[in-house]
Amino acid sequence: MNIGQAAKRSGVAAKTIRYYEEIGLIPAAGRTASGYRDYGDAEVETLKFIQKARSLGFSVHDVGDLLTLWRDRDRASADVRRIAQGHVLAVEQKIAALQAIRQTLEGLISRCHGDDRPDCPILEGLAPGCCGDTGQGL
Amino acid sequence: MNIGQAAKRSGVAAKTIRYYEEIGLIPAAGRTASGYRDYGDAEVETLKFIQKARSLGFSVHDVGDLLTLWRDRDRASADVRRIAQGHVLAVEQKIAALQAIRQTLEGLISRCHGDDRPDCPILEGLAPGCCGDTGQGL
DNA sequence: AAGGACCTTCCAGTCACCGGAAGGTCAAGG
DNA sequence: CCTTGACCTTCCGGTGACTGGAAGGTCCTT
Repeated sequence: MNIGQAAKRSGVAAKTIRYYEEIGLIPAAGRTASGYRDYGDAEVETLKFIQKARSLGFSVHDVGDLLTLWRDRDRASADVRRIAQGHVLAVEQKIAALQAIRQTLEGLISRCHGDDRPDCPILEGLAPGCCGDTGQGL
Repeated sequence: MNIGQAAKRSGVAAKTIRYYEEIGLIPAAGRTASGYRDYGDAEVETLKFIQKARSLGFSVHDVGDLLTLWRDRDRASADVRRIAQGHVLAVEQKIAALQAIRQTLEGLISRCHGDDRPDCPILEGLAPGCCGDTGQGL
């Protein structure tokens, strides 16, 4: 099947498949006589694997590691677990950072009347040296 | 003061200050006779404002809008509020997406014994067509 | 034969910077 | 006066993970 079919079946865009090949995440596909890339079911399964891992936020680098482990029938599950747990930790840190941001923003927004008047606690909260700002940030 | 001093006082790296000037987020700084950029307290305050807004996750584009509003003594606070609320929405969506990812990952990890044995529910969860996978994803 | 939907490669752009090279400037110390 | 080292300047390239588009070749149908 050609790249468009593989893209449709795997859920990975054709452009992205070429990109993955270029960076070596997947091996170079076979070619037809006319130079078109040619894919089989196994390649599509690999692409689906990649797609799922990426949708869980694994970096392309991590996906490369996971793919290697996936192909290795003798891998230790501990290796996979380590990658996944490292990723969970990173995800949790991102969540915490975003929650802190949300809290700060909502505090500022709740104090802003949001009408035609120019005074705005949001800008005042962002502005240093304003409204008794101690320079310690928000 | 030169760019290094402005960087230290504002918390924005010198490289980043030049970048902000290049993309037009801040006006081009004055220059000394020898060509060094020259900053005053007002510029440092602007940089601090930018630094705080960026630390709250506003895009550089949004910071530009906020700066315009900040400089406009007649702005309506509603304009600021709209930008901030749009950003909160985006932040909340990111948090939700990350939480879903975390949940999925933790489900997979909890089923993985994580030892020397090769069978691993994490990889099986990522692999399509495996273990009764319906192709419906995780 | 013609059209449209594919495919190919290559280049550029995204976002928000960071690193480094090559070269000019400044202030202090010998 | 000269050197040293810490600054500053510009410019170029790289990051991650793609995405868009141009120019040109191929395939299939009518």
